[in-house]
Amino acid sequence: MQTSLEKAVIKGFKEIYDVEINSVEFQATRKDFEGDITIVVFAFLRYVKGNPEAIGTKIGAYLKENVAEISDFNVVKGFLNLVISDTFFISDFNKIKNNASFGIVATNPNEKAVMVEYSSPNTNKPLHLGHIRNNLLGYSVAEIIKASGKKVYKTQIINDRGIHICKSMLAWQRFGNGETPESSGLKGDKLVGNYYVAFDKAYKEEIKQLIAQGKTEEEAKKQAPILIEAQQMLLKWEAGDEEIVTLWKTMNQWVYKGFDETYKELGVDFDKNYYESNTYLLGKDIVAEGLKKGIFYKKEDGSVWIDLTEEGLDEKIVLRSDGTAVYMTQDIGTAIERFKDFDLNELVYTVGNEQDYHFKVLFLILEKLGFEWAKNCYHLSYGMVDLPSGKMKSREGTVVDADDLMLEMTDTARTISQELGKLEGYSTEEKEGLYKTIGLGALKYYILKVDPKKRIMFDPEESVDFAGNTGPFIQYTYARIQSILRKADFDYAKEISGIELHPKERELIKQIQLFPEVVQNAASNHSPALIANYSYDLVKEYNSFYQTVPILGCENLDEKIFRTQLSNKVAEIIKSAFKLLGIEVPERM
RNA sequence: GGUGGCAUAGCUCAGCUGGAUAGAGCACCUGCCUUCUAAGCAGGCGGUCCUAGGUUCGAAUCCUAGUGCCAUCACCA
Repeated sequence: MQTSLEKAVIKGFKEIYDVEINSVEFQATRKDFEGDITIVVFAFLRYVKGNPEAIGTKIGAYLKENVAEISDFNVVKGFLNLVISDTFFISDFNKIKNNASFGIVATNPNEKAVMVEYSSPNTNKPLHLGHIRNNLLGYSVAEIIKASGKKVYKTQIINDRGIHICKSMLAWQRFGNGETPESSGLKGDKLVGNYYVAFDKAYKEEIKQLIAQGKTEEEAKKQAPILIEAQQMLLKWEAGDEEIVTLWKTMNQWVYKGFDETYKELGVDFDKNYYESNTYLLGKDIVAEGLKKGIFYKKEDGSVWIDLTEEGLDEKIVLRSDGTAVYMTQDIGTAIERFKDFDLNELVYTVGNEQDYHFKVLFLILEKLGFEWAKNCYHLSYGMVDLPSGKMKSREGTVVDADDLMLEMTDTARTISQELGKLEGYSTEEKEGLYKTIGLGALKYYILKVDPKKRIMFDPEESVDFAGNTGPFIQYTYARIQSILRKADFDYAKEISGIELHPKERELIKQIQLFPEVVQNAASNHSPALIANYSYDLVKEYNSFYQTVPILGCENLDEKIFRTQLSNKVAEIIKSAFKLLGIEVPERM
């Protein structure tokens, strides 16, 4: 529509003023003015001198005369508002009416894929609210990119090695008395997490004692026997000590099983898992190569560095003096490994904004190493989830546990639903499924609707809303439409034309038309918030339509069919959009 | 101190590449269920878009400086 209009405007300027215009600025007409699409006349003042209103009027008249879709126009200040004819709206709607995957682009198998990394937990801590934001964002961005037409691989790298893992292992050996998830009835990740906390408690106790014996705090922190033992355990692990490795494997399996349950509840999944125990040695050979090329340099003590001061950054270590890898080394190696494993063109890292600097450096190093794809690496950086009491700290117990939170949301949904009592005829099982759909819908929408880079304030005391701009509000509209469709006892497949549109119908069609663009936009901006906000606008528009005009009660059959079709399309879009957010949609509620 | 991010209604947030009188939700106040689900709709109240300059026909949006909050600047990950 816009492109054909643009051509007409260019042609009009040529005919009326004999000037070449190379682009036309369009925008949707504001609601308080008459019209559907607006041309900004100010922009033409560069080419044609004169009063913007006069120019607008001339061009408007030309368009009304020469473009079939334009039925009328008006000029306010420097804005030319064009009214598009009902016929055009109806025929455009008819084009998209039967396209079940409207707005969703099929994956192009010939194009290179995008890998999205998210979640990437530690195996010594259960997942909390911060992980929920990470998971929802990563999953949703992956789905959105997929919907924009690209092949996507979802992945996570599990931090399953290192001193922190040895801490929980050691604590379990000391205090565990052979406790297992089976014997305790605890989820595996929770059980292991408890021992990580137990370690910290014992460690702090030892530090206190050492200080009492006259050591400085710094000495005490280094000399605490339990810490030294954990360090020895790490060395044994690295040497492949059978007993340690067996324990490590056992405890990790407990954790993975626990994580899998949480992921399943959250509705996220992965195409491939990477484990740090397999990747922590990667990258060293690359560093050696880079050293030869002069990209890195060696200090006297043998450590290897890169100098990024010219880029406005600091010097950064890439290899320790003892020759072992640091976080950066590993990330360099892992990135390269991934491009080897898959036919990728793009790599998205879903990691909190506290690591902005790390990723800036990582991408820069990869670029300096000569990897073409380095410029296609993207850090999907997001703000922290804060509690009213401040930051969540697992060691201080001020975390909102992921499993608990999901249960609470389901409980709230159950309470509200039971009060409303609209679920006659549903089995207990169906009801429970529905409560989960609604509760999780509220939680996911609440988190995804805000711009990823902004921090979220989460108050566990004030439960997440179920009314207003929320997931359940949108789910409710979907359910209401389904109710209409169930009651529609006539065939509404017929293509309608020649009816006069109600203003609410015009607005609704305009909103529907935006969906494909929104999906593309969300993909290129890596922002599920755009999808969430669009869904909300669409639903607001629909609810207003729903309350203003009768649908099934419409007397004219053609109009009744058309309104049913519109409703159906809105429901389809809600479903598609919510699928991109990882939110399910109920038939009733 | 250096670097990066954020700052919009009492609270939580929208505001696309600069455009018309800055928008929603919550909260507070009014109306609307004998018609398709009231988790809804219609309306009211509420703004120094952090501050000061600049660019422009036009700035919440772009530039500069400042203020505040957060993150980061480890041979931790």
